[in-house]
Amino acid sequence: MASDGHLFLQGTLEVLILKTLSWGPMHGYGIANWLGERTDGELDIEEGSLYPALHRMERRGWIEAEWQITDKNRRAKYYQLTRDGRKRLRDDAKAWSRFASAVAEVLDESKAPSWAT
Amino acid sequence: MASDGHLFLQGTLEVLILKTLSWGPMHGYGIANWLGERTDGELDIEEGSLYPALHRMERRGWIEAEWQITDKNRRAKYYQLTRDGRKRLRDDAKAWSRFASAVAEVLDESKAPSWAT
DNA sequence: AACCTTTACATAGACTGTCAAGGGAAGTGG
DNA sequence: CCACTTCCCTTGACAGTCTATGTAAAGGTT
Repeated sequence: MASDGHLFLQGTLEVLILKTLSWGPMHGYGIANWLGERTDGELDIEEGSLYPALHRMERRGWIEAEWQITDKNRRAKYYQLTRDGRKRLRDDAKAWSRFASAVAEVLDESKAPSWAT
Repeated sequence: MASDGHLFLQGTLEVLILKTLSWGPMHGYGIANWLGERTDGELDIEEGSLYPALHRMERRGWIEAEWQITDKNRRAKYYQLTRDGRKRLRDDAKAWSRFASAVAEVLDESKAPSWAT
């Protein structure tokens, strides 16, 4: 899980989804699993966060959906990036990168009062 | 500013404040400025986010306040970390670090489909 | 049948950030 | 002395995203 009571995910979930979909169409359940595995369980996306996120991203035209049958023979809504979605992914990934650098700049352990270590 | 409509800050603001205060007591205005300068303007904390954050952190016992006079001869509420605040800082900094690594693992550019670059 | 897995959705609620507005006190330039 | 700017704090309305929790249904397995 993403740890205790932290809302770090806030604002980041969408980029993560976009990136996941950049590898090809996938359904919600698959996206969550992929993210979880990829990050060794550190990123545990709740269904209640995931599906609403997918819905609003579709509404905004970043992804499109299509019902299909999975290899496990179940109905699933496959999402894929649109042109806008790809652009969005590029922009957001850069924005995240800048933001993360800034935070790292502040939190950098090497620049800590001794007691804080 | 932290860029367009991103809520990346969500959940991160408190660690940033804690870390800033780890250098010594400081007032709100000073905290915001310090963060802004330290990150070349990338982190622009709104007063409407900052002060409420300080208030709730005080309510939770992570920081304590004391009115004093600044070197510019103005009244200001100086905040400093409590024992709980220091612990919180350590824990949250670690949590952030893990989270950021996980996100980086996913967004890593070197692992991108060619069109996404 | 009973049960687990896969897949999707919805509602309620809490939390936290933005926006916008306001106020007061100390300098500074005229 | 007045106007203006800088410093510093506060709060309320509002919006957005996440969590918690529960529902649903179909396929596979035993």
